[in-house]
Amino acid sequence: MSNFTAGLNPRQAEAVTAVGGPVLILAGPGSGKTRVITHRIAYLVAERGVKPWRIMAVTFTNKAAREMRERVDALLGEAAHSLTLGTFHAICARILRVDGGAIGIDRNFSIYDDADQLGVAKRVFSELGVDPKQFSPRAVLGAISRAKNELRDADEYARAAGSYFEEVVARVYRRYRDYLQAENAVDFDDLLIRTVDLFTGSPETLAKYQQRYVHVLVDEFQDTNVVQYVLVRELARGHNNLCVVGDPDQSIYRWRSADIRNILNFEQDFANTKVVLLEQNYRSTGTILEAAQGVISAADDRPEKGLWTENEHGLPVTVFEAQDDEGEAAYVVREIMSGLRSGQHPGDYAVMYRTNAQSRAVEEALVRSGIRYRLIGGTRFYDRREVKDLLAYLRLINNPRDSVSLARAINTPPRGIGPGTLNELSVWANALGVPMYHALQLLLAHDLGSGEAALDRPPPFSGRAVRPLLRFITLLNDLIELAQREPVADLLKELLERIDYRRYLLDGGDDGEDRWANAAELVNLASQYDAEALDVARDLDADDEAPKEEIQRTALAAFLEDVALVSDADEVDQRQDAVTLITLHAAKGLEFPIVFILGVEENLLPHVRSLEDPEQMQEERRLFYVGITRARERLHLSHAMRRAAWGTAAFNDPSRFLRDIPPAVTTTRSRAEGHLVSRAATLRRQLGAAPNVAVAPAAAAQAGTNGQAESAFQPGDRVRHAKFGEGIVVSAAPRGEDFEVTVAFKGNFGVKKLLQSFAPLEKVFA
DNA sequence: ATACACGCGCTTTTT
DNA sequence: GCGCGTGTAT
Repeated sequence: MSNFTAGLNPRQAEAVTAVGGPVLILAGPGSGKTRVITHRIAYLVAERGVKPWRIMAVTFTNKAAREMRERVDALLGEAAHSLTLGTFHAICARILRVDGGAIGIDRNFSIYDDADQLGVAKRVFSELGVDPKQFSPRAVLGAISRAKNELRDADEYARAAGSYFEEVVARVYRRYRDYLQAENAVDFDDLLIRTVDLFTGSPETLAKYQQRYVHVLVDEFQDTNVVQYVLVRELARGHNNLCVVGDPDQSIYRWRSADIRNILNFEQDFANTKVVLLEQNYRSTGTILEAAQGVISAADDRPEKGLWTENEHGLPVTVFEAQDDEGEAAYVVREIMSGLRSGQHPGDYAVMYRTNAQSRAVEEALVRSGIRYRLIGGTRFYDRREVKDLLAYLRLINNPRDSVSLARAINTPPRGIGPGTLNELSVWANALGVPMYHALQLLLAHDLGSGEAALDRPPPFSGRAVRPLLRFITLLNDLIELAQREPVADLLKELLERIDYRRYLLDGGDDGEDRWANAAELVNLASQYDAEALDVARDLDADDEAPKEEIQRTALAAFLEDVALVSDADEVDQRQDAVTLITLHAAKGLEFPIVFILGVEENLLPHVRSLEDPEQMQEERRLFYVGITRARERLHLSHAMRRAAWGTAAFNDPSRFLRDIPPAVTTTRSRAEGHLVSRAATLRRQLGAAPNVAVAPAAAAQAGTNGQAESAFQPGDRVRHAKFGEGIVVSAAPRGEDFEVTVAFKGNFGVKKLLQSFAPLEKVFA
């Protein structure tokens, strides 16, 4: 018996000790998956004598990687340090830093995020004369990304292009690829694809990694895409010890090119696979599991797989019907308040939803009630303008060919280099066939601003704003020089000084102070990346025989890489005692004692965009399943009759998925809003936010009846408006001398237009 | 060159 | 309500 199987159930123990050949662990939610992986690693190292640096463990988020690292540390101590553990993207980035040279990627490459990609795409659009209104750059980038994730390169795509759209995509794809290559940059997809390219183009490199990694483990295998599958397959070819863990029922990233077949066909793809099923759930009450089972077993095309628990039955799942999204939010807050009074903590609660936009109503209600909360998603720290400004400088220092960063930094703060000058510079650099940074160096070296070109000289620069350009390149050169010897934080401080960034922010508006605080926070974050800290890491590894090249990251590159690869899910800190607001997607892998799932409605969950495609519909179902199975003790589901959604009031029916939950495990609640007057007041206050809600003057309200104002309209009545068609009465109440009726119309009507062309409402008795 | 006002289309999910 | 591109005034 092993030290690392103590306390595990027989199936878990089997999963830990099944060594030699491919292993597929099908792990239901709450079945102790992370425990199994970490124990397996510990078992391999401590009892099978595998060197930690010969093990690669891949996760989907940095947070999962961190957690795993902590738990392996707890089992093995510092021996675990040389384990290769990270996300696909982080591991690939590391491989490319070390070996990317073989396919023309310098080790200081930039990682372009969505916004950077969009910048390049727009540049390409304008150069190719593609109208961004005809084809949205985002859609084109989406097509490129999908192609990449199917391992189709630009040339292959061009050959196969069948429609005009695809032809446009092909042209953009090519030039986009060339730009990234010239700028020594990769996008998120490239991190994986270029690694595949590297393995294909340099068999020796592949062989090196194949020999090195005796064991490869992959978590959340159901969410891998084709590229990730190929990577894993190739890496594991060396020793054939591939262990994948996942759950087809929790596959929710199809839209990001994840292919559920990777896990479904694993047994066929890898001969002699050992399959272990983990079906005992340690997380949720029996009731919650029954609800989950009801939802997931209604899915078709699903290998029958059970889930059972010895946990107690627990309280029923509640289903709440709210009047509108505000009522839903108010309900959540009421429930949390009463829970807090009876001893729960804010950190026990999570509020989950399908779309980020849904968080707003809950957030407002929580703010009013003074309950601590934490919003996952939305605007990330690293997406803030001031942070991006500074990162642009750092990226430029790290990789001067990074033209996206150059374009941002060159006129931040404004130094008289507008779009015109930038364009002239770009044209000039193109004519010379050099990166813009290089062109600036030439400008500085030859002072080519005026005078005619000598024979051996480049053509003169035609732009007029030469002085500011020279000032900028001088600044940049100084900073690059500084970066050789100063820690990142000091470099940043010097940068802030040199560009007088504080002044710039403070002059920029009322939020200047906040922005400056963010800049300071960035310096703070950077200070964790000084050379000393990296040296410590180096020493820790020094006593092992682990290859040293792993650690050859400069502090600046390390900082930039980590910054580029953090995700929203990484922010979830469950130690913080606050209510968590999170999308269903981001909630994967987490658990909470009490979970609310909002908007369990048609058009939202399942989402409108998935109604036509049965495959997508299945995915929506699985998403709901993932949400349900996050709950340990209590699960609250809710849906609203009416929901404000950008300009259109939506009237959604309860989700079809609710019908799949056994009625025996639910209790249904609803709350008729008792105080119509205050409701009307609230709605009136919100007119700006919900422009399709019109407040009918008393005269109009009364027009529908014979002076019996009070009984004229009731909430829920259907009404007709001469101009705007049918609507629904949201509230109706006496208001002083008047009678106020609030009506919501379908469609996108500005409130001003509505009120201007007011016509009497007529009650519809159909 | 820059600052600001206006209109338009929009976001489902994210490494 | 939002960010973005466009147009206008300084």
